Amino acid sequence: MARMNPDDRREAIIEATLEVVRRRGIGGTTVRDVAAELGTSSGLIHHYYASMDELLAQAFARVAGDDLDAVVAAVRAEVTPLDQLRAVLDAYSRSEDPDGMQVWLDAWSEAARRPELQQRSRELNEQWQQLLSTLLRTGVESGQFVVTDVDAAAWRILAILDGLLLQVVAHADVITRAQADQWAREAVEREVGISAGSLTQSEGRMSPSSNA
Amino acid sequence: MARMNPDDRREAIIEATLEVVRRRGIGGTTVRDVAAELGTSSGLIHHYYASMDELLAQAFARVAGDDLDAVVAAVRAEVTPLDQLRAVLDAYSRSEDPDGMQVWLDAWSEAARRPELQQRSRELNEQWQQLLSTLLRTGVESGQFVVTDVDAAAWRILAILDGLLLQVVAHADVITRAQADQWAREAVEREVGISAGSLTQSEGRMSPSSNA
DNA sequence: ACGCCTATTGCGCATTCGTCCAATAAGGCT
DNA sequence: AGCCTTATTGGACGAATGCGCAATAGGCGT
Repeated sequence: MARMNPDDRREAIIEATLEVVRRRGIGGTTVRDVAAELGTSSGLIHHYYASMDELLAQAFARVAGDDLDAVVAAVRAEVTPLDQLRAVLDAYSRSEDPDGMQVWLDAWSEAARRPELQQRSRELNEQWQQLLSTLLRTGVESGQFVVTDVDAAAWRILAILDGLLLQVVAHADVITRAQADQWAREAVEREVGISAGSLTQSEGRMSPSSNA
Repeated sequence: MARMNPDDRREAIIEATLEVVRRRGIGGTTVRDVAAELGTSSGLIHHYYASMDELLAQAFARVAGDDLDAVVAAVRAEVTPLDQLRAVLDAYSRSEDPDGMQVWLDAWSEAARRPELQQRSRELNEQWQQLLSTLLRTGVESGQFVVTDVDAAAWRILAILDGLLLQVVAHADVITRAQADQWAREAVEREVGISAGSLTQSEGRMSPSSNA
């Protein structure tokens, strides 16, 4: 393999790792698989990542961090809390392919056995929690939302979204994604005390990138 | 180890497997671990279960079925829909040790790659869904619950409970179990249109006038 | 009491894993 | 050109895995 800039190499390794993880799952990913996917040797992987645990944690942090960044950007692009909340749900519902969501399930499952993964997962969860909490708080302060306990509401919304993701990934053909998405929206509407349908997708307002 | 009736031995192996799975997770369970837990040899395990996959699948089917049976029994023991709903939440919140819940996460994660697990997981999910749906329907018919879409409500409740389970298992020290449990109860109360506190687990049926 | 069936043992085999390391090659610098 | 840093290789190593198998022992029918 051609010599490469260290930063680019690290990046390439992460991408190759994610490709394998999507196919085999976190628990089924080996160093040799990643090396083969990249077309290099296994030793090179360890030259850049001290342990397999660290590599998997960084790969997960990468894909999860991208998701979070996308949502943060989508929220920042809106002004009213209602539009921001809708942006969060839109981003969540159209977030990548089903294989990408499988990574989350794997991460939660493997967190108990991989310390670094658990640490990353926890950090990201807290950031989601904070994003939603501040969003709800501004909505309450401006009088658009009616929420008695902001933290509790933020947590419940996260639980609903995680539950949606779980059902769609694990039991794909029992529940359609669109249906789950709609039901999640109704739950959130009730949670923040706005009228039904307020959060329905793209109501007179189209998101800039419509393709997936 | 003393010679044992084949049926009893198979049962003992399943129980030992579950004990190990609760501690190490599905992916981290080995034949030797099960044998050690049982106090026998690894060869014995293979004498009764042809492969490790078969053993794990049967063990999961067993524990998941037990959980469901326990909830069904708890529901049957109550008469009013409100008490039944409370029974479901009680059973869910006190279902075994936190380590036992790790099994569900593992199962969901591996479902995508192991057809037997996915099939079993799907069946159980549908049974939970049906249990909740009929429970809610009778509550609506008797006028105690106010629910516009029973199926949607049942699904949302399941999503909340799964989300609760997920957070507690994956991020144990970020959120306390009691707190998550309380928040889930509040969500369910809102979902079925009953006053706050109605589902608080307490032996004495308090009048639904207490606040949070 | 004897013999047969099989539950049970304990080790070995082949494989695969993460990790490590000495050797090699590539490319920038003087 | 020569050198020197380091990206890259490819295999070795030890541990751990699922599984197979020959040997052992416990107990029931006769």
